[in-house]
Amino acid sequence: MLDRKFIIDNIDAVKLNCERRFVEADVARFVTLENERKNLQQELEQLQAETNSIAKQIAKAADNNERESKKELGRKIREKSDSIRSKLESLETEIDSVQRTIPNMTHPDAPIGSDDHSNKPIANGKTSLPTYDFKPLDHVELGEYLDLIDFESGARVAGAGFYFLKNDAVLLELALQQYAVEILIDAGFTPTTTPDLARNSILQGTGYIPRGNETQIYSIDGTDLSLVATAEIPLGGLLTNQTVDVEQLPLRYCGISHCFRTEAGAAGRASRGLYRVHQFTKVEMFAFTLPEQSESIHQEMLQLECKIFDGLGIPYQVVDTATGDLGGPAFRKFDLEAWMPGRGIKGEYGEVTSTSNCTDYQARRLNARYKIKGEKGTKFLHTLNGTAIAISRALIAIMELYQKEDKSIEIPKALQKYIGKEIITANNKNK
RNA sequence: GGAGAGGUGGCAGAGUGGUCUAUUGCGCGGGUUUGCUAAACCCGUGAGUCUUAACGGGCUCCGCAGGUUCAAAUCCUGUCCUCUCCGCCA
Repeated sequence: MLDRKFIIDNIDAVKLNCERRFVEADVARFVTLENERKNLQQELEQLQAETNSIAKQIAKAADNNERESKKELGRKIREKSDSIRSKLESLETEIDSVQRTIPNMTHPDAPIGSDDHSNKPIANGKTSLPTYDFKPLDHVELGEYLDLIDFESGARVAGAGFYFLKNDAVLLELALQQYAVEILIDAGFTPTTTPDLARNSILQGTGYIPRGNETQIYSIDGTDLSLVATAEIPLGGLLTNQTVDVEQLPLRYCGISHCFRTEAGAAGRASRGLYRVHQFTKVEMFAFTLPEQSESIHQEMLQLECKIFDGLGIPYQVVDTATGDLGGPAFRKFDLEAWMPGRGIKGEYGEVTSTSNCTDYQARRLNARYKIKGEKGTKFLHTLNGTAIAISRALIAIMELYQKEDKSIEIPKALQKYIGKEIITANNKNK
Protein backbone atom coordinates (compact mmCIF):
# COMPACT_ATOMS: atom_id res chain seq x y z
CA MET A 1 0.00 0.00 0.00
CA LEU A 2 0.96 3.61 -0.36
CA ASP A 3 2.22 5.65 2.55
CA ARG A 4 -0.60 7.58 4.16
CA LYS A 5 1.39 10.73 4.44
CA PHE A 6 2.39 10.42 0.79
CA ILE A 7 -1.27 10.20 -0.24
CA ILE A 8 -2.21 13.26 1.82
CA ASP A 9 0.72 15.23 0.40
CA ASN A 10 0.12 14.13 -3.21
CA ILE A 11 -3.64 13.93 -3.53
CA ASP A 12 -3.78 15.05 -7.15
CA ALA A 13 -0.99 12.76 -8.31
CA VAL A 14 -2.60 9.80 -6.56
CA LYS A 15 -5.99 10.58 -8.09
CA LEU A 16 -4.48 10.91 -11.56
CA ASN A 17 -2.65 7.64 -11.08
CA CYS A 18 -5.91 5.88 -10.19
CA GLU A 19 -7.54 7.29 -13.34
CA ARG A 20 -4.68 6.15 -15.53
CA ARG A 21 -4.85 2.70 -14.04
CA PHE A 22 -8.63 2.60 -14.44
CA VAL A 23 -9.01 1.89 -10.75
CA GLU A 24 -11.90 3.30 -8.80
CA ALA A 25 -10.55 4.41 -5.46
CA ASP A 26 -12.12 7.08 -3.31
CA VAL A 27 -9.02 9.12 -2.59
CA ALA A 28 -11.01 12.07 -1.30
CA ARG A 29 -12.76 9.88 1.23
CA PHE A 30 -9.43 8.49 2.33
CA VAL A 31 -8.14 11.99 2.98
CA THR A 32 -11.20 12.96 5.01
CA LEU A 33 -11.07 9.81 7.11
CA GLU A 34 -7.34 9.99 7.65
CA ASN A 35 -7.49 13.58 8.84
CA GLU A 36 -10.26 12.65 11.23
CA ARG A 37 -8.21 9.75 12.48
CA LYS A 38 -5.20 11.93 13.12
CA ASN A 39 -7.22 14.32 15.24
CA LEU A 40 -8.73 11.52 17.29
CA GLN A 41 -5.34 9.91 17.69
CA GLN A 42 -3.89 13.07 19.11
CA GLU A 43 -6.82 13.47 21.45
CA LEU A 44 -6.31 9.92 22.66
CA GLU A 45 -2.60 10.40 23.20
CA GLN A 46 -3.26 13.43 25.31
CA LEU A 47 -5.65 11.40 27.47
CA GLN A 48 -3.05 8.67 27.77
CA ALA A 49 -0.55 11.22 28.98
CA GLU A 50 -3.04 12.27 31.65
CA THR A 51 -3.68 8.65 32.59
CA ASN A 52 0.04 8.08 33.04
CA SER A 53 0.46 11.15 35.14
CA ILE A 54 -2.48 10.31 37.39
CA ALA A 55 -1.24 6.78 37.88
CA LYS A 56 2.04 8.20 39.11
CA GLN A 57 0.30 10.62 41.42
CA ILE A 58 -1.69 7.79 42.95
CA ALA A 59 1.46 5.84 43.62
CA LYS A 60 2.88 8.80 45.51
CA ALA A 61 -0.38 9.91 47.12
CA ALA A 62 -0.14 11.14 50.67
CA ASP A 63 -3.34 9.61 51.99
CA ASN A 64 -6.33 7.49 51.10
CA ASN A 65 -8.63 10.37 50.37
CA GLU A 66 -6.32 11.76 47.78
CA ARG A 67 -5.83 8.31 46.34
CA GLU A 68 -9.53 7.64 46.00
CA SER A 69 -10.31 10.96 44.39
CA LYS A 70 -7.53 10.50 41.86
CA LYS A 71 -8.79 7.02 41.11
CA GLU A 72 -12.19 8.46 40.37
CA LEU A 73 -10.57 10.96 38.01
CA GLY A 74 -8.64 8.16 36.36
CA ARG A 75 -11.81 6.16 35.82
CA LYS A 76 -13.43 9.11 34.08
CA ILE A 77 -10.46 9.52 31.78
CA ARG A 78 -10.53 5.86 30.97
CA GLU A 79 -14.17 6.08 29.95
CA LYS A 80 -13.29 8.89 27.59
CA SER A 81 -10.30 7.05 26.13
CA ASP A 82 -12.33 3.90 25.67
CA SER A 83 -14.92 5.69 23.61
CA ILE A 84 -12.28 7.39 21.48
CA ARG A 85 -10.48 4.10 21.09
CA SER A 86 -13.54 2.34 19.73
CA LYS A 87 -14.20 5.20 17.31
CA LEU A 88 -10.59 5.00 16.19
CA GLU A 89 -10.85 1.29 15.68
CA SER A 90 -13.79 1.48 13.30
CA LEU A 91 -12.23 4.44 11.54
CA GLU A 92 -9.02 2.50 11.12
CA THR A 93 -10.85 -0.44 9.54
CA GLU A 94 -12.56 1.86 7.10
CA ILE A 95 -9.39 3.74 6.20
CA ASP A 96 -7.58 0.49 5.64
CA SER A 97 -10.22 -0.82 3.29
CA VAL A 98 -10.15 2.40 1.25
CA GLN A 99 -6.36 2.57 1.32
CA ARG A 100 -6.15 -0.99 0.11
CA THR A 101 -8.01 -0.05 -3.08
CA ILE A 102 -5.45 2.63 -3.96
CA PRO A 103 -2.87 1.04 -6.28
CA ASN A 104 0.85 1.68 -6.35
CA MET A 105 2.16 4.67 -8.28
CA THR A 106 3.22 3.90 -11.82
CA HIS A 107 6.50 4.08 -13.70
CA PRO A 108 6.37 7.15 -15.97
CA ASP A 109 7.30 5.04 -19.01
CA ALA A 110 4.54 2.48 -18.60
CA PRO A 111 2.13 2.67 -21.55
CA ILE A 112 -1.23 4.19 -20.65
CA GLY A 113 -4.33 2.21 -21.52
CA SER A 114 -7.29 0.43 -20.00
CA ASP A 115 -6.35 -3.21 -20.65
CA ASP A 116 -3.90 -5.64 -22.20
CA HIS A 117 -4.59 -4.32 -25.72
CA SER A 118 -2.48 -1.32 -24.75
CA ASN A 119 0.45 -3.44 -23.66
CA LYS A 120 3.45 -2.36 -25.68
CA PRO A 121 5.74 -4.94 -27.30
CA ILE A 122 9.29 -3.78 -26.71
CA ALA A 123 11.52 -6.69 -27.74
CA ASN A 124 11.61 -10.11 -29.30
CA GLY A 125 13.43 -13.27 -28.32
CA LYS A 126 16.38 -14.72 -30.21
CA THR A 127 14.35 -17.55 -31.71
CA SER A 128 12.33 -16.71 -34.80
CA LEU A 129 8.76 -17.83 -35.34
CA PRO A 130 8.49 -21.37 -36.75
CA THR A 131 6.91 -22.42 -40.01
CA TYR A 132 5.28 -25.80 -40.55
CA ASP A 133 4.51 -27.69 -43.70
CA PHE A 134 1.74 -29.50 -41.84
CA LYS A 135 -1.05 -28.29 -39.63
CA PRO A 136 0.35 -28.00 -36.11
CA LEU A 137 -1.72 -29.50 -33.31
CA ASP A 138 -2.32 -27.96 -29.94
CA HIS A 139 -0.84 -29.37 -26.75
CA VAL A 140 -4.11 -31.01 -25.72
CA GLU A 141 -4.18 -33.20 -28.83
CA LEU A 142 -0.47 -33.89 -28.62
CA GLY A 143 -0.70 -34.63 -24.93
CA GLU A 144 -3.44 -37.11 -25.49
CA TYR A 145 -1.74 -38.82 -28.43
CA LEU A 146 1.55 -39.18 -26.58
CA ASP A 147 -0.14 -39.94 -23.24
CA LEU A 148 1.52 -36.96 -21.53
CA ILE A 149 -1.44 -35.19 -19.93
CA ASP A 150 -4.60 -36.76 -18.51
CA PHE A 151 -7.28 -34.13 -18.06
CA GLU A 152 -10.10 -36.61 -17.67
CA SER A 153 -8.63 -38.31 -14.66
CA GLY A 154 -7.66 -34.95 -13.21
CA ALA A 155 -11.29 -33.89 -13.45
CA ARG A 156 -12.47 -37.12 -11.89
CA VAL A 157 -10.11 -36.70 -8.95
CA ALA A 158 -10.24 -32.96 -8.31
CA GLY A 159 -12.57 -31.38 -10.86
CA ALA A 160 -12.18 -29.43 -14.06
CA GLY A 161 -8.91 -27.55 -14.22
CA PHE A 162 -6.86 -30.33 -12.68
CA TYR A 163 -4.78 -32.83 -14.58
CA PHE A 164 -2.21 -35.56 -14.28
CA LEU A 165 1.09 -35.08 -16.02
CA LYS A 166 2.35 -38.47 -17.18
CA ASN A 167 5.39 -40.14 -18.63
CA ASP A 168 7.88 -37.77 -20.30
CA ALA A 169 5.80 -34.74 -19.31
CA VAL A 170 6.87 -35.48 -15.75
CA LEU A 171 10.50 -35.62 -16.79
CA LEU A 172 9.99 -32.37 -18.68
CA GLU A 173 8.59 -30.73 -15.57
CA LEU A 174 11.54 -31.85 -13.49
CA ALA A 175 14.01 -30.87 -16.20
CA LEU A 176 12.50 -27.39 -16.55
CA GLN A 177 12.79 -26.84 -12.82
CA GLN A 178 16.38 -27.99 -12.74
CA TYR A 179 17.27 -25.95 -15.82
CA ALA A 180 15.75 -22.75 -14.45
CA VAL A 181 17.10 -23.16 -10.93
CA GLU A 182 20.64 -23.71 -12.23
CA ILE A 183 20.49 -20.47 -14.22
CA LEU A 184 19.21 -18.61 -11.19
CA ILE A 185 21.84 -20.01 -8.86
CA ASP A 186 24.46 -18.83 -11.34
CA ALA A 187 22.85 -15.40 -11.21
CA GLY A 188 23.21 -15.26 -7.43
CA PHE A 189 19.75 -16.36 -6.36
CA THR A 190 19.36 -18.46 -3.22
CA PRO A 191 17.26 -21.47 -4.15
CA THR A 192 14.36 -22.43 -1.91
CA THR A 193 11.35 -24.65 -1.92
CA THR A 194 8.61 -22.78 -0.13
CA PRO A 195 5.55 -23.70 1.90
CA ASP A 196 2.57 -24.18 -0.41
CA LEU A 197 0.32 -22.76 2.32
CA ALA A 198 0.64 -19.41 3.99
CA ARG A 199 -1.14 -17.42 6.67
CA ASN A 200 -3.77 -15.03 5.41
CA SER A 201 -1.83 -12.13 6.92
CA ILE A 202 1.06 -12.98 4.59
CA LEU A 203 -1.27 -13.20 1.62
CA GLN A 204 -2.63 -9.77 2.48
CA GLY A 205 0.85 -8.39 2.97
CA THR A 206 1.78 -9.40 -0.54
CA GLY A 207 -1.44 -7.95 -1.91
CA TYR A 208 -3.58 -11.06 -2.29
CA ILE A 209 -7.01 -11.10 -0.75
CA PRO A 210 -8.29 -14.40 0.60
CA ARG A 211 -12.00 -15.11 0.96
CA GLY A 212 -13.13 -12.19 -1.20
CA ASN A 213 -15.99 -12.53 -3.65
CA GLU A 214 -13.84 -13.04 -6.71
CA THR A 215 -10.80 -14.31 -4.90
CA GLN A 216 -8.18 -16.30 -6.76
CA ILE A 217 -7.23 -17.90 -3.48
CA TYR A 218 -8.19 -21.26 -2.00
CA SER A 219 -8.58 -21.03 1.78
CA ILE A 220 -8.40 -23.89 4.22
CA ASP A 221 -11.58 -24.08 6.28
CA GLY A 222 -11.20 -23.70 9.99
CA THR A 223 -7.70 -22.21 9.77
CA ASP A 224 -6.17 -18.90 8.79
CA LEU A 225 -4.20 -20.58 6.02
CA SER A 226 -4.56 -20.44 2.27
CA LEU A 227 -2.96 -22.27 -0.62
CA VAL A 228 -0.40 -20.02 -2.26
CA ALA A 229 -1.09 -18.69 -5.76
CA THR A 230 2.64 -18.18 -6.33
CA ALA A 231 5.90 -18.53 -4.42
CA GLU A 232 5.93 -14.73 -4.40
CA ILE A 233 3.66 -15.03 -1.36
CA PRO A 234 5.89 -17.12 0.93
CA LEU A 235 9.05 -15.44 -0.36
CA GLY A 236 7.62 -12.00 0.39
CA GLY A 237 6.65 -13.31 3.80
CA LEU A 238 10.25 -14.30 4.41
CA LEU A 239 11.04 -10.82 5.71
CA THR A 240 7.70 -9.86 7.18
CA ASN A 241 8.28 -7.82 10.35
CA GLN A 242 12.03 -8.04 9.81
CA THR A 243 14.71 -5.40 9.48
CA VAL A 244 17.83 -6.27 7.49
CA ASP A 245 21.21 -4.57 7.38
CA VAL A 246 21.83 -2.58 4.26
CA GLU A 247 25.05 -4.54 3.51
CA GLN A 248 23.00 -7.69 2.90
CA LEU A 249 21.09 -6.09 0.05
CA PRO A 250 20.03 -6.96 -2.53
CA LEU A 251 18.66 -10.32 -1.41
CA ARG A 252 17.76 -12.59 -4.31
CA TYR A 253 15.71 -15.73 -3.81
CA CYS A 254 14.15 -18.22 -6.10
CA GLY A 255 11.38 -20.46 -4.89
CA ILE A 256 9.84 -23.60 -6.25
CA SER A 257 6.23 -24.01 -5.26
CA HIS A 258 2.94 -25.38 -6.39
CA CYS A 259 0.54 -22.60 -7.29
CA PHE A 260 -3.18 -22.83 -6.71
CA ARG A 261 -5.74 -20.55 -8.30
CA THR A 262 -9.51 -20.70 -8.22
CA GLU A 263 -9.74 -18.80 -11.52
CA ALA A 264 -13.10 -17.49 -10.35
CA GLY A 265 -14.82 -15.62 -13.14
CA ALA A 266 -12.39 -16.97 -15.72
CA ALA A 267 -14.77 -19.49 -17.24
CA GLY A 268 -15.33 -19.07 -20.96
CA ARG A 269 -12.09 -17.29 -21.63
CA ALA A 270 -9.54 -18.79 -23.95
CA SER A 271 -8.23 -21.32 -21.53
CA ARG A 272 -8.02 -24.68 -23.22
CA GLY A 273 -5.85 -27.37 -21.78
CA LEU A 274 -2.99 -26.37 -19.53
CA TYR A 275 -3.30 -22.64 -20.15
CA ARG A 276 -5.55 -21.81 -17.22
CA VAL A 277 -5.50 -24.47 -14.54
CA HIS A 278 -6.11 -24.63 -10.81
CA GLN A 279 -2.70 -26.01 -9.97
CA PHE A 280 0.74 -25.83 -11.51
CA THR A 281 4.38 -25.80 -10.50
CA LYS A 282 6.41 -22.64 -10.81
CA VAL A 283 9.95 -21.45 -10.21
CA GLU A 284 9.72 -17.85 -9.08
CA MET A 285 12.34 -15.14 -8.60
CA PHE A 286 12.01 -12.70 -5.75
CA ALA A 287 14.24 -9.88 -4.53
CA PHE A 288 14.42 -7.47 -1.63
CA THR A 289 16.41 -4.38 -2.60
CA LEU A 290 17.29 -0.82 -1.78
CA PRO A 291 15.05 1.70 -3.49
CA GLU A 292 17.85 2.75 -5.84
CA GLN A 293 18.48 -0.88 -6.84
CA SER A 294 14.99 -1.95 -7.78
CA GLU A 295 14.89 -0.70 -11.37
CA SER A 296 18.13 -2.38 -12.33
CA ILE A 297 17.15 -5.62 -10.63
CA HIS A 298 13.86 -5.48 -12.46
CA GLN A 299 15.83 -5.37 -15.71
CA GLU A 300 18.01 -8.19 -14.43
CA MET A 301 14.95 -10.37 -13.81
CA LEU A 302 13.62 -9.58 -17.26
CA GLN A 303 16.98 -10.52 -18.82
CA LEU A 304 16.97 -13.80 -16.89
CA GLU A 305 13.52 -14.62 -18.17
CA CYS A 306 14.76 -13.91 -21.69
CA LYS A 307 17.82 -16.08 -21.11
CA ILE A 308 15.66 -18.95 -19.91
CA PHE A 309 13.32 -18.82 -22.89
CA ASP A 310 16.07 -18.12 -25.43
CA GLY A 311 17.89 -21.13 -24.03
CA LEU A 312 14.81 -23.27 -24.61
CA GLY A 313 14.54 -22.06 -28.18
CA ILE A 314 11.11 -20.57 -27.61
CA PRO A 315 10.17 -17.47 -29.62
CA TYR A 316 8.55 -14.73 -27.59
CA GLN A 317 7.88 -11.05 -27.34
CA VAL A 318 8.43 -8.84 -24.32
CA VAL A 319 5.63 -6.46 -23.50
CA ASP A 320 5.59 -3.43 -21.24
CA THR A 321 2.33 -3.76 -19.35
CA ALA A 322 -0.23 -0.97 -19.71
CA THR A 323 -1.41 1.00 -16.69
CA GLY A 324 -4.87 -0.57 -16.75
CA ASP A 325 -3.46 -4.08 -16.79
CA LEU A 326 -1.06 -3.67 -13.85
CA GLY A 327 -1.83 -5.42 -10.59
CA GLY A 328 -2.30 -3.13 -7.60
CA PRO A 329 1.19 -3.59 -6.08
CA ALA A 330 3.11 -3.25 -9.38
CA PHE A 331 4.94 -0.04 -10.24
CA ARG A 332 5.97 -1.54 -13.57
CA LYS A 333 5.54 -4.95 -15.13
CA PHE A 334 7.02 -6.78 -18.09
CA ASP A 335 5.56 -9.98 -19.52
CA LEU A 336 7.09 -12.55 -21.82
CA GLU A 337 4.59 -13.89 -24.29
CA ALA A 338 5.66 -17.10 -25.95
CA TRP A 339 4.54 -18.19 -29.36
CA MET A 340 2.09 -21.07 -29.09
CA PRO A 341 1.41 -22.53 -32.55
CA GLY A 342 -1.66 -24.45 -31.41
CA ARG A 343 -3.32 -21.48 -29.77
CA GLY A 344 -6.13 -19.68 -31.58
CA ILE A 345 -6.62 -20.21 -35.27
CA LYS A 346 -3.05 -20.09 -36.53
CA GLY A 347 -1.00 -19.61 -33.42
CA GLU A 348 -0.92 -16.79 -30.88
CA TYR A 349 1.33 -15.33 -28.25
CA GLY A 350 0.41 -16.45 -24.73
CA GLU A 351 1.73 -15.03 -21.47
CA VAL A 352 4.40 -17.25 -19.91
CA THR A 353 6.18 -14.98 -17.45
CA SER A 354 5.66 -11.71 -15.70
CA THR A 355 8.02 -9.63 -13.65
CA SER A 356 6.95 -6.76 -11.43
CA ASN A 357 8.72 -4.04 -9.54
CA CYS A 358 6.49 -3.43 -6.52
CA THR A 359 8.72 -0.71 -5.05
CA ASP A 360 7.80 -0.32 -1.36
CA TYR A 361 4.10 -1.12 -1.84
CA GLN A 362 4.31 -4.71 -0.58
CA ALA A 363 7.06 -4.01 1.91
CA ARG A 364 4.98 -1.42 3.71
CA ARG A 365 2.18 -3.87 4.36
CA LEU A 366 4.60 -6.71 5.12
CA ASN A 367 6.61 -4.34 7.33
CA ALA A 368 9.88 -5.39 5.72
CA ARG A 369 12.58 -2.82 6.41
CA TYR A 370 16.27 -2.13 6.10
CA LYS A 371 18.64 -0.22 8.32
CA ILE A 372 21.69 1.77 7.37
CA LYS A 373 24.43 1.38 9.96
CA GLY A 374 25.15 4.60 11.77
CA GLU A 375 21.95 6.24 10.57
CA LYS A 376 18.87 6.68 12.67
CA GLY A 377 15.70 4.86 11.77
CA THR A 378 14.73 2.29 9.17
CA LYS A 379 13.19 2.39 5.72
CA PHE A 380 11.00 0.10 3.68
CA LEU A 381 12.63 -2.29 1.25
CA HIS A 382 11.66 -2.60 -2.37
CA THR A 383 10.34 -5.96 -3.53
CA LEU A 384 10.37 -7.49 -6.99
CA ASN A 385 9.11 -10.73 -8.37
CA GLY A 386 9.37 -12.52 -11.65
CA THR A 387 8.45 -15.86 -13.13
CA ALA A 388 11.46 -17.97 -14.00
CA ILE A 389 9.36 -20.76 -15.36
CA ALA A 390 5.71 -21.65 -14.95
CA ILE A 391 5.72 -25.30 -15.88
CA SER A 392 2.22 -25.61 -17.32
CA ARG A 393 2.55 -22.77 -19.78
CA ALA A 394 6.15 -23.59 -20.66
CA LEU A 395 4.96 -27.12 -21.48
CA ILE A 396 2.36 -25.72 -23.86
CA ALA A 397 5.00 -23.73 -25.70
CA ILE A 398 7.50 -26.58 -25.83
CA MET A 399 5.01 -29.24 -26.92
CA GLU A 400 3.46 -27.11 -29.61
CA LEU A 401 6.70 -25.58 -30.91
CA TYR A 402 8.76 -28.76 -30.96
CA GLN A 403 6.12 -31.00 -32.50
CA LYS A 404 6.82 -32.90 -35.71
CA GLU A 405 4.48 -34.08 -38.40
CA ASP A 406 4.31 -37.59 -36.89
CA LYS A 407 3.14 -36.02 -33.61
CA SER A 408 6.38 -36.74 -31.82
CA ILE A 409 7.97 -33.95 -29.82
CA GLU A 410 11.62 -33.06 -29.90
CA ILE A 411 13.08 -32.23 -26.51
CA PRO A 412 14.79 -28.81 -26.41
CA LYS A 413 18.58 -29.18 -26.47
CA ALA A 414 18.96 -27.50 -23.11
CA LEU A 415 16.77 -30.12 -21.44
CA GLN A 416 18.09 -33.25 -23.10
CA LYS A 417 20.83 -33.81 -20.55
CA TYR A 418 18.27 -34.00 -17.75
CA ILE A 419 15.93 -36.34 -19.57
CA GLY A 420 18.46 -38.52 -21.33
CA LYS A 421 16.75 -38.52 -24.69
CA GLU A 422 16.08 -36.27 -27.65
CA ILE A 423 12.54 -37.02 -28.66
CA ILE A 424 9.20 -38.05 -27.21
CA THR A 425 7.31 -40.55 -29.31
CA ALA A 426 4.14 -42.54 -28.81
CA ASN A 427 5.94 -45.86 -28.56
CA ASN A 428 8.51 -44.50 -26.17
CA LYS A 429 6.44 -44.18 -23.01
CA ASN A 430 7.90 -44.51 -19.56
CA LYS A 431 5.95 -47.47 -18.32
C1' G B 1 -2.23 -35.17 19.17
C1' G B 2 -0.81 -35.27 24.90
C1' A B 3 2.32 -33.31 29.15
C1' G B 4 5.82 -29.74 30.79
C1' A B 5 9.24 -25.37 30.31
C1' G B 6 10.05 -20.90 27.97
C1' G B 7 9.70 -16.18 24.46
C1' U B 8 12.45 -9.14 27.59
C1' G B 9 16.79 -4.24 23.48
C1' G B 10 22.44 -6.26 18.52
C1' C B 11 23.63 -10.58 22.19
C1' A B 12 23.49 -12.63 27.18
C1' G B 13 20.35 -12.07 31.13
C1' A B 14 17.49 -9.58 35.72
C1' G B 15 12.75 -7.86 36.61
C1' U B 16 6.05 -11.37 39.35
C1' G B 17 1.15 -4.64 39.97
C1' G B 18 3.28 1.67 41.17
C1' U B 19 8.51 3.64 44.61
C1' C B 20 14.20 6.64 39.08
C1' U B 21 13.64 6.67 33.23
C1' A B 22 13.10 -1.93 31.87
C1' U B 23 18.78 -3.53 36.62
C1' U B 24 23.39 -5.35 34.86
C1' G B 25 27.12 -7.31 31.64
C1' C B 26 28.97 -7.91 26.69
C1' G B 27 29.01 -5.61 22.02
C1' C B 28 28.87 -0.86 19.45
C1' G B 29 29.91 4.80 19.01
C1' G B 30 32.45 9.04 21.09
C1' G B 31 36.00 10.92 24.62
C1' U B 32 40.13 11.15 28.54
C1' U B 33 44.82 9.11 29.61
C1' U B 34 48.78 7.32 26.32
C1' G B 35 55.57 6.21 21.80
C1' C B 36 51.66 2.84 19.00
C1' U B 37 48.16 -0.81 20.39
C1' A B 38 45.85 -2.63 24.57
C1' A B 39 44.06 -1.79 29.39
C1' A B 40 41.65 1.56 32.63
C1' C B 41 38.22 5.41 33.23
C1' C B 42 34.16 8.82 31.51
C1' C B 43 29.91 9.76 28.35
C1' G B 44 26.48 7.84 24.97
C1' U B 45 24.02 3.82 22.75
C1' G B 46 16.59 0.39 20.10
C1' A B 47 12.19 0.92 16.85
C1' G B 48 7.52 3.24 15.33
C1' U B 49 4.56 7.59 15.46
C1' C B 50 2.82 12.69 16.53
C1' U B 51 4.54 17.66 17.52
C1' U B 52 8.53 21.50 16.85
C1' A B 53 12.36 25.94 12.50
C1' A B 54 15.47 23.50 15.94
C1' C B 55 16.52 22.04 20.95
C1' G B 56 13.06 19.32 23.02
C1' G B 57 8.48 17.02 24.32
C1' G B 58 4.04 13.46 23.99
C1' C B 59 2.30 8.49 22.82
C1' U B 60 3.13 3.24 21.58
C1' C B 61 6.30 -1.22 21.62
C1' C B 62 8.89 -6.78 26.78
C1' G B 63 6.29 -12.96 20.73
C1' C B 64 1.12 -11.44 18.94
C1' A B 65 -4.10 -10.18 20.17
C1' G B 66 -7.70 -9.18 23.78
C1' G B 67 -9.14 -8.46 29.11
C1' U B 68 -8.83 -6.79 34.51
C1' U B 69 -6.94 -2.03 36.89
C1' C B 70 -6.36 4.80 38.31
C1' A B 71 -1.81 1.99 36.74
C1' A B 72 0.45 -4.33 33.40
C1' A B 73 6.85 -6.90 31.07
C1' U B 74 4.44 -8.50 35.74
C1' C B 75 -2.39 -10.77 36.84
C1' C B 76 -6.35 -13.29 33.43
C1' U B 77 -7.93 -15.35 28.45
C1' G B 78 -6.81 -16.65 23.56
C1' U B 79 -3.10 -17.36 19.97
C1' C B 80 1.75 -18.08 17.50
C1' C B 81 6.59 -19.78 18.01
C1' U B 82 10.88 -22.42 20.48
C1' C B 83 12.75 -26.38 23.61
C1' U B 84 12.13 -31.28 26.43
C1' C B 85 9.43 -35.81 26.95
C1' C B 86 5.43 -39.17 25.17
C1' G B 87 2.31 -40.87 21.09
C1' C B 88 1.73 -41.20 15.74
C1' C B 89 4.13 -41.02 11.05
C1' A B 90 7.03 -40.51 5.35
